[in-house]
Order: sequence, then C-alpha cells, then structure tokens
Amino acid sequence: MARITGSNGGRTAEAIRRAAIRLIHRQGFAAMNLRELAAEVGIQPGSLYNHIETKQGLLFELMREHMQDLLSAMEAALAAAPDEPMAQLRAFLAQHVLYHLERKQEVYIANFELRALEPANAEPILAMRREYEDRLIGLLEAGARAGELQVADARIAAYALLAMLTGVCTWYRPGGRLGPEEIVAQHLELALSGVSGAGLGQRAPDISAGGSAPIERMRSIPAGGRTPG
Amino acid sequence: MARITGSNGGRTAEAIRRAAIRLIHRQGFAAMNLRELAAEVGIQPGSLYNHIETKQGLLFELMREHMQDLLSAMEAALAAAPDEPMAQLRAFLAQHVLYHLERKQEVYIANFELRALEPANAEPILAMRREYEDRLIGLLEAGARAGELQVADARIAAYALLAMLTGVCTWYRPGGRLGPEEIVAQHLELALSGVSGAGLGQRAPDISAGGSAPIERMRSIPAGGRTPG
Amino acid sequence: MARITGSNGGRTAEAIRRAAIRLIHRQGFAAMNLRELAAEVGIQPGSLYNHIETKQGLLFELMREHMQDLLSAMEAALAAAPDEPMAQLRAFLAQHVLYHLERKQEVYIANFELRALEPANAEPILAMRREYEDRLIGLLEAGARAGELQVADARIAAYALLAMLTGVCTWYRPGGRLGPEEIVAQHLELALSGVSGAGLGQRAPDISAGGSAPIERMRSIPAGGRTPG
Amino acid sequence: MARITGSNGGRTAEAIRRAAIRLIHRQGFAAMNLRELAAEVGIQPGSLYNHIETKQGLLFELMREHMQDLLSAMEAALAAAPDEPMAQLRAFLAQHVLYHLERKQEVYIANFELRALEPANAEPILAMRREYEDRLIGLLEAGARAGELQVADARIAAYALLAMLTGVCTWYRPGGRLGPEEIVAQHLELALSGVSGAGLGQRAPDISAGGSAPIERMRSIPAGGRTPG
DNA sequence: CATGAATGAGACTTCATTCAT
DNA sequence: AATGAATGAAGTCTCATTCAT
Repeated sequence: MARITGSNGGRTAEAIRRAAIRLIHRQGFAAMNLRELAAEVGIQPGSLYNHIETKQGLLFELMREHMQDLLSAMEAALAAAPDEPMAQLRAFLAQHVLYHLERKQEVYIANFELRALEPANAEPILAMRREYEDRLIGLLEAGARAGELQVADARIAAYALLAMLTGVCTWYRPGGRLGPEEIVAQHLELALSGVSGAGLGQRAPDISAGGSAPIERMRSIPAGGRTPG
Repeated sequence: MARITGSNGGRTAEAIRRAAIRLIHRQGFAAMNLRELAAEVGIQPGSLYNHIETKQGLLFELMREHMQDLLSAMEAALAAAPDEPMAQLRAFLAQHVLYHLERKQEVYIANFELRALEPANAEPILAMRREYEDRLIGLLEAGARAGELQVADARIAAYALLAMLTGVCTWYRPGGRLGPEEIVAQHLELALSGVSGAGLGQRAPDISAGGSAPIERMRSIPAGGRTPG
Repeated sequence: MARITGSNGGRTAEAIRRAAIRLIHRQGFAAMNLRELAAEVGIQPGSLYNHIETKQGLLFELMREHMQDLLSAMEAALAAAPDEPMAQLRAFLAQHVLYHLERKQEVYIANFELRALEPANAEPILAMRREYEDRLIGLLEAGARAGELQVADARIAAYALLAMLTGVCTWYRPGGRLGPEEIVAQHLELALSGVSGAGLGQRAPDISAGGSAPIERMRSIPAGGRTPG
Repeated sequence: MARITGSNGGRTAEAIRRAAIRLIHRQGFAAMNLRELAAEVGIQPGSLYNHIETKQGLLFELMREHMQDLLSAMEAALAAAPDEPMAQLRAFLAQHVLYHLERKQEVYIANFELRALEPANAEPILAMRREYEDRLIGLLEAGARAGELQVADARIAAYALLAMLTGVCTWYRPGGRLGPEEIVAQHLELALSGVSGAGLGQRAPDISAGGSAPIERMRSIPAGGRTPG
C-alpha cells in the first residue's frame, strides 16, 4: 500500500511499527505475514531484519512499549487528581477510557496477542498488566473503606469495570457521532451507577426515549474483542 | 494431549469439534494447525477431511452452532421471565453471564475469530449477533420508557454491558472460589447499579472492607481480551 | 536429474538417502540444499519431510548407519581371521581399504561432515569412531608386544595408517586401471613395510621403473581427508 | 570472538585473512558467513568489500597464497638437501610434515575446499597441486630406479604417503606431548618402513610395550575432517 | 473411515552483495 | 575505509489439502 519511497534509517523502523500495529490489529499476529508487512512499508521482506530481531521480537517490543505508555499515562492521571478515593477512581477510569479511545489498536493487540508471546516474553508484559490492575483494585478498596463504594469483591469489580471500559475499543471510530468526552462521561456513569442510574451526579439527560440514537453499529465484534478499527 | 485412540465412527466428528474448540480458544484460529488438531483426536491429518470440509468450514460450523445455542438460550430465558421490562432485562443479563460461564471457550471463539471468517461465512454469523444485541437494546429502551432505567444511549449502554458481562470468560474457572450464582449476582448488581452501589435491590453484603477477597489471579491470558491495558 | 516417477512409500526414503549421500559427497552438507535433493528424488521439497525430520537429522541418520555398518564389517573381518596378531592386523587393514573402496562416499561424509553435526548428534558418532580406532590401536600394541611390529607410538601409528588407507577414497573410481584386490595388496604393503620395501612377504613386482602407470589423477580432494571412521 | 576494534587501514585486510582461515577451517567455506567474518574482525559486513572482491574471491586468494608458499617451501627443502634420491625423498617428506604441522588450517582448507572453488578458480590451484604431487612421484621413481625403493606404483604410493602425512593436521595441537621433530621422525619411519619396521635407519626405540604412550585423543574430529585445531 | 505420501504455496529467516553517506 | 540500510535470491521448514490404497 503506502509506499514510502526514500524512507531511510530511523523512519523505516517507525513505519514498521506503525504498519505492524495496523496489520496485527486487523488480522491477528499469527495471520499477519512479514511479506505483507514489508509491502506496507515499501521494502523487501528481508530488509525488515535490519530493524527487528524476529517476528516474535517485534510483537514483544510493541507490547512492551504500549504497556509502559499505559502505565505512565495512568500514573500521570492519578498524580494530577485530588488525593481522595473517588477523585482518584474517576481519574483512573477516565484516563483508561481516553487512552483506549486514542490507541485502540495497541490496546487490542496487548489484550489479545498475549497468547502469541513466548513464555519468556509474556512474563514481563503480564507483570505490567498486573501492576495496572492492582492499582484499580486498590482504589476500589479504598473507596469501599471510605464508605463511598459498595463492592462485594474488589477484584471481580475491577475486572468487570476494565472489561466494560475496554469494550469501547471494539466500536469506537474517531469522527463518529460521539466525541471522546461524551463517551468518557457515559462510561463513567455506567461504571459508577450502572444502568439503573441511581447515579452520583452530573448525569447526562436521558435521550433514550427518542430512539436508540445509534452510534455506528458494531460491524464486527462488539464486545470483547474483535474488531478493529 | 488426550489421545483418543481407536476413536471410530461418529464419535470422531464430535471429538474433532471439541478438540478444535479447545485449540482455537487456546491459540487462536490462525495459529491452530490441523496436524495438532488431528493429533489431539488421535488420527492422521488427512483423516480430518472425512469429517470436515475445510479448516475454514470447521470454524464456521463451530460459530454457527454456538450462535444458535446462544440465541435459543436467550429466548428461553426471556420466555420464562415475567413480561415486564426489568424482569426481562434481569433475565437477559443473568442468562448471558451464565451462558458465558458455562461455555466460555465457544464464546471466546465467537467473539474473536470473526475476523478469521471469510466474508461469505461472516455474514450469517454477524446477523445472529446483531439479533442478540438488538434484543438487549430493545429491553434497555423499554426500561427507559417505563422510567425504570436511565440510559443516555441505549446502544452504547448495551455494548458496555455486554463487554462487562462477557469479561467473565477471561478469568472464570469452574471450581474456583465463587460459584456461578454468586458471580451472576455480583455482575447483575454492577450492571444495574455500578460500583457506587445506589442499587435497586437484593445487594450482596459488602465484604470489601475485609480485603479484596481475591479470585484466582488471571493466570495466563486473560483472554478475550480483557482488560489490560 | 534421475526422476523416479511413481516412487511410493519406502522407495522414496531410500532414494532420498542415496541422493543425499551423492550430493553431500559432491558439495558438502552445508552447500547441499533441500530443493536440489528433492529434485534429485523427483518430489517437492516439502515432501522430504515425510521421510526426514530435518536436514540435520538426515545427516545424523546417514552417519549413524554408516558407522554401524563399518563397525560390523570390521568385527566380521576380525572374526573370520586367525586369532594371532599379524593376521588380525592384516584383516583389519584389508577390510578397511575394501570398505572404503566400496562406500567411499559415505566414508567421506562420515569424515568431513562431523563438524556439521550438532554437538548432541556428534557425540554418538564420535563414540563409534573411537571404538573403531581403539581396535586398531589394540592390534598394533599386540603386534608390538609379540615382537612382530615396531611402533614407537601405537596411537600415532594408528592415525597415520588410517589416514593413509582412507586416502584411497579420494582418487579411487570403480572400473579404473587397478582392481580392488590390487589396491588392497599395495596398501597393505605400504602400511606394513613402507616404501623402502623391507617387506614381510608377498610383495608385488616393482613396476615403477616402467613409468608411473597412472591411475586417474585425483580430481578433487587429494590427500586431505584422512581417516574415516 | 576477538573483536579488534578500531582496526584500520592495511591491518584490516590481514585480520580478515586470518579470521577467514580460522572460520573456514572450523566450519567449512559454505557454512561460514560474512556476517560472522566481519564480526570477528570487528567491522560491518559491508566493509569487508573494501578488502575482498567476493566471498569466492577471498577463498581463491587464500588458497593461492597457500599453494605458493607450500611449493616454495618444498623447493627450498629440496635445494638444501644432498642431490641423491633418498636424501631428496627424506627432505620432501620431512618438510611436508613440518609445513603441515605449522600451517594446518591453511592445509586443511586447501585440501577440502577445492570443491567450493568455481571451475575457473580451481584450475590454477589444481595445477599447483599437481606440480607438488609430481615432484614426489618423480622422487619415488628415482629411488626405485636406483634400487633403493620398492614401489609397485609410484602414483599410488605418492598418494598414500601424502594422505598419511597430511593426516597429522587432524590431530596435532601445538604444545602437545610430542614436539614437531619427533612427529616428523616417526612419520618418516612409517613412510619408509611401515609398521613392520624393517626400516632403514635411525629408528626410535620401541616404546609400545609400555602401553600406547598416547598423544591426546583426538577430541573432536580426528580424521579427515572435521575439526580444526 | 483411516492412512501415508504427495503437493504447492507460502512462512520466517539468512545471506552475499551494493551503495549513498 | 567504514557504516547502515537496502536488495533479491534462496534456504529450511510448515501447512492445508488431496488421493490412491
């Protein structure tokens, strides 16, 4: 596709990373082949090896960078929020949704290609993932201790929330009907108050009576997983 | 692994389906190869073709059967519940979680291997999936019209709920600390009332103060993509 | 080259072995490629893998079979000879030359492709090779103890003799001027009595005065190759 | 291994030659790759081409230099010896063994990588090799004519002697139990008188009765081929 | 219904070599 | 004289699939 002629040096490496993210997201790591990746970048398959170690190594690098960025973004968000349980929780959830809207392909890959990592490579990625989850669990427990949250089981609640919020990756498309802020707001409400809506606050007006006000239909794989962009 | 030697006749076909579900779930469709599948069943690769049409055809069959079962289960659950919005919604959500607990491998495959289907095969599967989603959207809208739900956007809410509830596939293991009923109950609460817990009803006692009461940590691949990052 | 059409089953495996011996002998293991090998056999490259495990595995099998045959032939020769030092020594040397005339390609491979074996594969081959050498060393020592041989160092002498006798592989071609028996006889003389010819016995008449009576010139690999197995 | 960083100028060319000899000897020409060679020298693969023409050209150069040196050494040895058949023969054989002890890697390459030379490059090398062999054949014939040698066939005898004496390359290691002079002496005896020891002269005392007085066992690939140094 | 062997395409990766900088 | 990136060919091996037995 996009032939980047004259691409030299460091540009090629970046082009490979970007094309790889696109292709892995679209087809899955196992189904992506290096011929295709090279063609996207505009070089010969063998030339990839000036920039990557192996196909497996490429996946690992992509996932590592992604997890580091995610952790950094999360820490920054928490640092910027008031130091009290509910504010911290809201900050965590909001940044999670935002990050997932902005980098949904990387997110998708990080979620679904863990099984494609060799055990030695999976280990550090899993460690970072646990660090992220444990942060949320800690916030939920703090909120519960403060009497501001009702969580029967913090771990289950954390997993459920993350699954819900991560779900936006499966249908969001930039430039769609809803802007990021609105999507973030609605998910915060759902996370905190559920659909029954005994919410805590600034709830958006209920527009459901007027029809489902559809976002684009999920073309492919709604929840969990599937699709791409 | 489990070599079923001497498996003859009709049993072979069933053994193939089961092994395929296991392998696709574990490795993904593209990464599964028919050598491996045949070995699991205890036959030679060529012999698979007495029972399947192609690798692609096998995937399609598995997904079609799964979607039919899911739709049947959902219809049966709704038929068995009182015909009023909240009861119907609870019935839908509860059966969804239950079904996902019981058949998490098929669910996973159905969610994440859609991209592996050839377009002609994807179409009927997508149609069934839409039928399922639309049922939930309808219930949410009915609840909103009846004034019992607060949903800003029924479609977004439906996707978010499905993502959350489908997430159980990624960590649930039969025989774990929590039984299916409890998991269903907690997720119903989260879906209806969120973590802030301004719930509507039979809420389980808050045990979070006593620590996170952990389920087993997701050991491998949270799968489906759960959260992560 | 020689396309063996309709070659099925067991015949293919044998054809592969033979072609591999020919090609490895001609080009070396590293320089032989499986495309070429497959073409010689008349099948597709991938089809080789119905009969071999890997390229490396093929080499190992060839060498193992060769060494086993060599050891068997040696033991048989010794068993058939009178049980006294010089007769045993003569039997060993004669069978060595004969075996090397008849299977010079395998011998060559066994000598020169040891370095191409992975360490784990080299080990058992080396063990067999030592067994063979030690037999000769033992015979030389026995002859010396009996006062029938003059060897300053049995190991050095053994290596030197094996190198000399193995050398026939480098120039011998069936159907040449000299028959196997004559070649064996001359080498026995050289081994036992050297060129100065203070021999022990049935020495062939000296024909060197009449010109060098050339065998074919060594086309490829002259001396170099020392001993075999 | 030995990275010679900052190797500049003319030194690089020499470093390449030395590293190439080491690598070709260890692995064979086909199995050696230029990446590895460059790494040994401490430069990038592309930089090799400032010093060599091609991989093939490098091999040819190494072999040509070696053969020229060998021929020179032989001529010098003959010139320094008394001009009578047996003295000339002894001089030839002694210098052959000595040269092979001192430059066994080059010798090995010259013997076994002839097949890796393109025909056009092989031709001049083969011519030099024939020149060397013919010298020995001439000496054997002269000795026979003088009645001092018993050779049934001078060419066969020459090949057998060269094979035997060249064999030292396969097990000799500098600093081992036996010094070069002793190795030369023993091989002269074996060449002239064989193991039966009806020798002509200054024979070393027979020490074989006291056990085999072993040199180090050939650790790796004794013979023919394999190993390096 | 199972097998064993074959196919043909294609996968990842290596490698000698070139060339602008 | 060295570098880093590119090439293009080729190498080993895998895989879905076919088919005679």
